[in-house]
Amino acid sequence: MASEAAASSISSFPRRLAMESNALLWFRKGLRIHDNPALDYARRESNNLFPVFVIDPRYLHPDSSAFSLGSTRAGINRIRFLLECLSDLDSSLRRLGSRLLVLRGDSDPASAICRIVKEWKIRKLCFEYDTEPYGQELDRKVKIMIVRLGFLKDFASKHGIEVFCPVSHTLFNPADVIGKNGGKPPLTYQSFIALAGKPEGPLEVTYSELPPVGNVGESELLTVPTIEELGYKEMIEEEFPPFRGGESEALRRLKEVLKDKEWIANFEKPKGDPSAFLKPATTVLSPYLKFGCLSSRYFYQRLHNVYQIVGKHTSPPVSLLGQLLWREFFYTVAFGTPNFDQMIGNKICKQVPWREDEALLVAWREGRTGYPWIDAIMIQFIHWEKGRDVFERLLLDSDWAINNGNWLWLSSSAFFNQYYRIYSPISFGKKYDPDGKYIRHFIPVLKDIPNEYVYEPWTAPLSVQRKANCIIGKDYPRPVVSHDTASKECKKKMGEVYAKDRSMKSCKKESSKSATLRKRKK
DNA sequence: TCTGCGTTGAGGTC
DNA sequence: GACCTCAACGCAGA
Repeated sequence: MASEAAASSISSFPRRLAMESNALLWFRKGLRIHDNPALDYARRESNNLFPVFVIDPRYLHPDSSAFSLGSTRAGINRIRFLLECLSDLDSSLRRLGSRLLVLRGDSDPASAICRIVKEWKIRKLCFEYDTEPYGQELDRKVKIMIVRLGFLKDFASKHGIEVFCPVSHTLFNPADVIGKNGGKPPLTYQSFIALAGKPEGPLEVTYSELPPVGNVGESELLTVPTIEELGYKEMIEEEFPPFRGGESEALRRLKEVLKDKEWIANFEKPKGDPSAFLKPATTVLSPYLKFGCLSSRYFYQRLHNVYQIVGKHTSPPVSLLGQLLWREFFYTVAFGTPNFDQMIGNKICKQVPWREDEALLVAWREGRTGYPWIDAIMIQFIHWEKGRDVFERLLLDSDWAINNGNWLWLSSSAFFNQYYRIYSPISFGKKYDPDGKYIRHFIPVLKDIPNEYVYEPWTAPLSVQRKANCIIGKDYPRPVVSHDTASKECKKKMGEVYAKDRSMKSCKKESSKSATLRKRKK
């Protein structure tokens, strides 16, 4: 396990570096002090520690061509959340006698890192291993540049530059689980659980101080920028979600969650109320896990402790701990599946001739499908990659492996095969919230529609619509599709896709069989 | 090859 | 709330 590798590297840390040692800690995810193996290794026997975050324009700079306020890759809420994470990290580092150095990476974060490695005479470069393609590409660039840098000859020819990148974003190293499964990622949750075993515990160290930041020379350093400084001027405070970013908030929130042991012991995800919004039916720790403000190993350990205290508790996949393992499952499959975020070239994904319908997509994205319950959850027969893109941008806890995994699941493209089980935009919501409180909160124009019509307002008589000051087709849209017709059509077409998939697979099997026979005859 | 099973369907009965 | 039926999928393990 790579986290084991991290631990052993720490104990065998070479003493030769004690003489002159500058360490660079490059933060990407893992925006925390607790259970941070890269930080712990970087600070050991280092005279100077340079904690760095590079501003990546794709994630932070405003992009006016995007469909919502934000950068090319992230919506404004997640950008703000990230800045809060950085501010909190900076405060924590300052309490330990350090600070966060924020760098502009106008072209590419990897180039910025390599430039300062050279400028600041860095001997140890530490950063958390990232399993996502974007992170992997950055890692690759940095490693290649470090090797190529001519300065190695005169500066560090004797010792080289040590690069340390532990796996600490997840409970397990995806590569290890895949290795245990003969080189292929396990495709069911249960087989994943059987392979994964027990995770390692978090690092137990706490710090009273960290090595000081060394001389940063001519580098243009910023403090953590405000959202206005990044160029987002149109923000209105009321538009912000109620969740604040950062490790301190993550740990505070975790502490709150852990207080209610009964709730943890009885947690069953499918029974949670998806319409609960003032007091959510989940922990809302996912955005903190996404950015690594909360260590998944620490969370796992604390949950495990609660289970030991209370005795009887729910189990995976539905339990709270089971939710953490779903994250691991998707990280593992995503890591081991080329083109995981696409249909084409993705071996585990059903090849479906999705309809291209920009108008339907936009109606869904903008919440004007005419189906009040979600006005968001379902799009009829439109490519899952389009829905994924919308979520990737807008979700606070948007997480590459999990978002793609869930869209593959819900579109019956992979993991889940019972495509004939279709959610109803009317009855599913009613189960949890028969009076439509959720709808009335988020779609105020429907607030006076009587309960019996609130999930399907187009069925309300005109007199009722008038009385409620909501005329369907004028104040609130008519349904963009007939759910009855569209779901039947979807089911029929998915059936055809599955049949085609089966016949292709059996053809392949047959041809490989006859090939083996031919070989044997020879 | 067969069988059991699969975090979150809908609609029905009791 | 628990259970059944509807129609019927693929994976994993025996």
